[in-house]
Amino acid sequence: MTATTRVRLSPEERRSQLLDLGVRLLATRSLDELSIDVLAEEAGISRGLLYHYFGNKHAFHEAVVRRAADDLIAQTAPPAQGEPLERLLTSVTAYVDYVVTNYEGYLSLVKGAAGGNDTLREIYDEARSALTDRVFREDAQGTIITDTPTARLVVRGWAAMTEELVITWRADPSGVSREELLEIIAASLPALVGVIPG
Amino acid sequence: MTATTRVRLSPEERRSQLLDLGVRLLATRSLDELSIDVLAEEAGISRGLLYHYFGNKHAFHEAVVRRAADDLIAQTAPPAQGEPLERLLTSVTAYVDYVVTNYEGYLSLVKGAAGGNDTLREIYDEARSALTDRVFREDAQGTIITDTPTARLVVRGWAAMTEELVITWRADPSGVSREELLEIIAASLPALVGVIPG
DNA sequence: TGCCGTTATTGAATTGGTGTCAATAGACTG
DNA sequence: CAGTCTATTGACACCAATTCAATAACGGCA
Repeated sequence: MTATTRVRLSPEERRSQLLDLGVRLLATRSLDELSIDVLAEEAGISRGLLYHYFGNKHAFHEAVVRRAADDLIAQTAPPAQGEPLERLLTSVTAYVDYVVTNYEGYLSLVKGAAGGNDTLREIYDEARSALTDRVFREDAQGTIITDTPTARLVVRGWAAMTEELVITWRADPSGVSREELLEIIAASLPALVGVIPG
Repeated sequence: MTATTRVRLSPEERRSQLLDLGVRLLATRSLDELSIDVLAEEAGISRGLLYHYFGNKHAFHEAVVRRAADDLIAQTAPPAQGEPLERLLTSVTAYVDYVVTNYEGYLSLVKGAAGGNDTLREIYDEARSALTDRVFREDAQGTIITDTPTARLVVRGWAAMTEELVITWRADPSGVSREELLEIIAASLPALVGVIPG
C-alpha cells in the first residue's frame, strides 16, 4: 500500500514520536490493546524498529506510561506561592481538569498501571505522590497535617478516594457540579486528618 | 511423565475444580499470568477441556474473578441486627481480616479486575457494593446518610479509600495497629458525609 | 556532485500462547 | 457385556511477540 520510501530520523526524534503516539493511542484503546502491530502500523514503521528502541512490549508500555505520568505531573504542578490550603485547592483543581480533559487516556493509564507489573505501579505511584506530597513537602510547619505513619497512610487513602471521585463523576456528573466536587475533595483531607486517633 | 489414565468427572465437579484451582493460583501469579497452559498443567487436564468449559480465556478469567468475589462477599456479610454504625464496623472488620488473610489473592483480584474489561470491573464493583450498600440498604431512616447523588459519590470514594488503606497497611503495617486502622476507616465515613455541601 | 561509512530501519523467520475440532475413551444402561 | 452418551484429548491453525542478518537513508568528505 503506502509504498513510501523509508524515513530516517534521529534516535531522539523517533523515540519521542513513538512515545507521543503511544500516549495518544491510549485515548482509543487500553494499554494491552496497544500491541506492537498497532503502534507500528499507526506510526508507519516496521515492528522491528519498536524493538530496536524499546527492547520488548513491556518496556515500551512502561515508557508510554511514564511519559503519560510526566504529562500529568507537569500539568498539576502546585503553585509555588500561597497558603497550604489554597495551594492544595489549586493543585486539585488542575488534577480534576486534567482528568476531565484527558478522560479516556487517563483511564487507560490508571487501569493499565494498576493491572500491570510492579514497575508500572511504581510509575503510577510517583504520579500520585505528585498530587499529594508536593503540596505538603513545604508545609513543614504542619499547618494542615503532621508527618506520622498514620498521616501518610491517610493521605494515601485520600488520594485513592480523590481519583475514584473524579473518575466516577466524570463518567456521570449528573446531580453534582464541578465546584461541589472540588469542595468535597478539598474539604475531605482536613476531615480525614481529624479522624486520626491519638 | 504423569501418564495417568484420563479421569472423567461430572461437568459441575470439573467446572468447580477448575474455578477453585484458578482462584487458588491467583495467590501465586497475576490474572494475566494465569494462562490456559498453566491452568491445564496444574489441573492435570488438556487445554481443550478448559475451552470446552469456558469458551475462551476471558470468559475463564471472568468466572474465576466472579468466584473470588463471591468468596469475599460471603465472608464480609454484615450482621442482620444492630445499630447502623455497629454493623458498619463489623462488616469493615470482616473485610480487613479477609484482605489480611488472602492478601496475594486479593491483590490479584483487584489489579486484575481494575485492569480488565468492563465485565470484570462490573463483577468487582458488585463486590465493593457488598461492603457498602448492604450496610445502608436498611438504613432507610438515614441515621448515617441520606441518599443523594452526592452521597452515593462520596460513599464510593470512601470504599476506594478503604481498599487503598487496607492494602497499603497490610503491605507495611509498621506504626499503625489493626485497631487504629479500623477506627480510621469506620470514623471516615461520617467525617466524609459531613463534608457534603448543602 | 558523487562516493562512503555509519547506523537507522526493515522484513523474513522463530517462538509461544490462544483457540478449533474431529477423534478417543470413561462410565452408565439395558 | 455390548452400546450409547458425552467428557476429554491431541494435533493443527492462527495471531502476536521477538530476533537478527540484510538493507538503505543521511551526513561527511573528496
